[in-house]
Amino acid sequence: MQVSLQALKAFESAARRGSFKLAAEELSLTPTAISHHISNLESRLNVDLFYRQARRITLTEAGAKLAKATSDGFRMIESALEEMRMAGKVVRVASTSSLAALVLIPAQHEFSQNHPELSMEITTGEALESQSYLMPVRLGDSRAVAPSDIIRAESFDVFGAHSMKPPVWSTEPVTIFTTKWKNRALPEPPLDAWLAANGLDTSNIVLKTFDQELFGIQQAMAGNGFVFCSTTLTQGLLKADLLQQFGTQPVASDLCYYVPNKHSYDTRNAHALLCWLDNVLNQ
Amino acid sequence: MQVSLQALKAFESAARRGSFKLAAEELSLTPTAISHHISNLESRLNVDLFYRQARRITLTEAGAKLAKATSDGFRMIESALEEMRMAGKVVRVASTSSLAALVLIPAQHEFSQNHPELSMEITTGEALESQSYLMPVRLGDSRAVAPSDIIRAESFDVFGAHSMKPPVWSTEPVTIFTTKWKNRALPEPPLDAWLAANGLDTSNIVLKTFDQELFGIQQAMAGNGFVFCSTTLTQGLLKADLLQQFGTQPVASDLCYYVPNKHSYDTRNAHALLCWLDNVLNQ
DNA sequence: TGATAAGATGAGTCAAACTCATCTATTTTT
DNA sequence: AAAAATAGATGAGTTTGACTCATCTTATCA
Repeated sequence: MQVSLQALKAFESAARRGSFKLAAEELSLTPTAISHHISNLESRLNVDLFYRQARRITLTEAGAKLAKATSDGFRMIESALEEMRMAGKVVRVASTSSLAALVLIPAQHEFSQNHPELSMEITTGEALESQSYLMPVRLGDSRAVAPSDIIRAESFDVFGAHSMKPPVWSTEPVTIFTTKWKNRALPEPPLDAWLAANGLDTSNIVLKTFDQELFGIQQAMAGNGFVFCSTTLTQGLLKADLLQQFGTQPVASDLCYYVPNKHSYDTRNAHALLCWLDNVLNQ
Repeated sequence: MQVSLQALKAFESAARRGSFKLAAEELSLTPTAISHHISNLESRLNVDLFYRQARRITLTEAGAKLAKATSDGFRMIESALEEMRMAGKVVRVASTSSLAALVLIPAQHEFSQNHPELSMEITTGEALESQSYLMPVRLGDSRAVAPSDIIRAESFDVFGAHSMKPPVWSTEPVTIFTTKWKNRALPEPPLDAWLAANGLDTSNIVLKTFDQELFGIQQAMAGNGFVFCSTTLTQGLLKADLLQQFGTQPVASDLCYYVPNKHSYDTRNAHALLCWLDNVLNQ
């Protein structure tokens, strides 16, 4: 290249700030360096870029043209760089509130310890999935999802607070919280299959539903009944002795957690994130 | 700047060419330098830009994004630089065909000798005046033009070929070529004033008109008559003894040559061009 | 009129950028 | 199947151009 890019950067800054001194401050250089760069530029291009009016400078017509182009060009490059730097130092994962609150957030610090240079953001709700460098973890129908995208197939069981006595299914009414997804395309929690597998029926059972598993789990933890929910969400609570199981038989479901187009996340950080997710969801 | 612009240039080229080797050739470097630059970039941004597949490389998703931005950005800057380089090494002047043919073109070599680093283009006709770095020299009405824009006020006289005998105004008919501008806004050549100043009238004079002074002058040089035209156009021909005057009295006119917004041409080269024009038109 | 401030200029310094030598992994040739 | 060729990675050594310092010029301000 016949003119140096650093000289152009110096020029761009000087043109924008209207002063060699300010440009020097911006670029952490001396005004002398800016002056050298610009006279170098001017002699190589054989064009005056600034009028020198002793204590101040003004762009010539040619200078103004070049300033526009360099400003636009460098801004374009700089903003892409900024995006790269972001991509290099933050990883972002979006999921359902239940998974976030019960599984991801409690495990967040572990990720930070293994990857101190990265900061992790966990978001729930109406996340714009088109955002760059955001990995969505969704709940879906394992029969409809590409098998390679699946992180964890769900099974379901009944859980209760640590203080609860095991339910007596035959005599008194048992309150069970379960979930009815707002999204009707999702398979329902396999309550019937679970009852069959455990030799039970719906008599003596009072069903209450929420649209998120989190709420039923919270009710169960508060001792207000039992919850029929996914084993993924409860594994941490079981380990922390906040919930218990009662020797019942868990049943598989068609539900699964998956990352759409999992294979397409090809960056270093996305890989670390996927490893962590796999770790966290599969015990 | 935390990442060097040269590294970005190396990356841009490698991304575009799809090979470190080709990028190295393009930038007159060794493939090693490209490799260093790119791994430097990758470690600073903490993002992989290429997949390394042993003997070839492919852009990662992040790499592709950066490549687009750097390509666009550098292209933008590069094209402005190209324009600057042009502005630095060619000067362009547009004028009427008469002035170009009789005055500017004959003096062109003198400019080249004084400014060997510049190449001069002289264009006539329907030049797009909005083109960059083109200086138009126009014929106008000195009463309607900003005085500071005027290069030369026109005066008129009668000229004939060197071989011609002086016209005998009283006896035989004298053929005089003169000009009727296509542009009716221009003042007419001051023939009546000239006749009055020289004590003549139109009897015994056969007037023939063209729409450009050049043609009348060519007729006169061919010995087909005399020409009533501007002294600016003929000064070179007089000096070369291709035309002669006959002791008549020249008369001033309202016509002038001028450069619109002369003061706005502020580049080094435009200044050299204006000096030359002034020199050439004013003897 | 002296003080300050912004930039120009020239010489010297230092680190970033480049090359060279060597190595690895893959593809092509014989 | 071995040998040659090719593309890139890696580390150490070298060079050059980008930067600073000292000094000078010119204009503005008190």
